[in-house]
Amino acid sequence: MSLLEVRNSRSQLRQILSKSSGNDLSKTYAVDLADKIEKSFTNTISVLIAGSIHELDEVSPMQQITDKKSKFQKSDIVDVEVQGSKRATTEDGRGCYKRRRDSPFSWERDTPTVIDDGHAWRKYGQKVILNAKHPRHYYRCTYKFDQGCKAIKHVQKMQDDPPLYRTAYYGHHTCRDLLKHPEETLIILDSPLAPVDNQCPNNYSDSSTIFSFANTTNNSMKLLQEQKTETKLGIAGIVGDHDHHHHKSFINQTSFVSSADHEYFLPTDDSSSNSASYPSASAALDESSFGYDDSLSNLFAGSMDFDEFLQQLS
DNA sequence: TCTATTTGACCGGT
DNA sequence: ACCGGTCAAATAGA
Repeated sequence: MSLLEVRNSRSQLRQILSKSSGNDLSKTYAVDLADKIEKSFTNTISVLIAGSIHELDEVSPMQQITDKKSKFQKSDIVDVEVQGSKRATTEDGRGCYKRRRDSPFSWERDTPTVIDDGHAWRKYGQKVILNAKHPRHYYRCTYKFDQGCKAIKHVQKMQDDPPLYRTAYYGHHTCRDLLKHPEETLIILDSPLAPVDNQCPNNYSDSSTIFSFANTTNNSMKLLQEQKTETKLGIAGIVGDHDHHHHKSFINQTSFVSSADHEYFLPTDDSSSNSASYPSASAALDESSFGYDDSLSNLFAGSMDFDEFLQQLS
């Protein structure tokens, strides 16, 4: 039985049970069975995702750590990075990076004006090119850090009269505009969060299917909260650095999680007892500190529908 | 206060 | 050593 079939079976079983008029004992048993099926299903998915994560790795684990840290304050962790490196860093912390494998070349265009391709780009460099009249401009996707999008483009004016601009694209966009596509914003199954007595519904454990964001910025979360009606999900989890500062603020800002069937709540207070309240969540966050979230964001960035996602797995 | 751009330093590949 | 791609502090802008 494929994973998708398991999921559908569980859904059908629930429907049958809700309509049936069997005695309470057998019904309770059947409901319990349905829940076990779903739990098993979810765990299986989690394992599969864990496997996918490793397949997605394109860089070394150390590189992942370095990349992830750069999303926060690279200058704060210079000492860690430099340790074991043959090269010392400069005073201001610049240049202490390892070059990632180049994004694959996609295509190139010559146009009389600069192309407006509709994507959000952020300029990160400009370089004088040998034997070229005009400098080359470097752009990366605005969502590089919060969605892991690796798209890059170079733009260079090739001639003045008539004007001609050459645009080269590297990599493809894996990002989503959260405002335009809130309904298809996410899909990552992650390790289930632990039930919390005073905040989560009693039936929390009925659905241990948890979706989570990876590397989602505070700003992105605000957008999702404003869109809360149809946004499939938005929660917690896979962000954070070694001191947990980011995952705490993340959780604090994300006071709700919603899906078609369920709604979960997370505490909004900044008590330091978060770890005690959310053992599983904390465990997941700890794990993410060692380089997993970068790959998770790739899955996230794919932004598939849940069923589509399952079909790809099965 | 927060995000985007500018710009010279720095890096890796050749 | 050179070249071009990237980083990140300083700066500009909203």
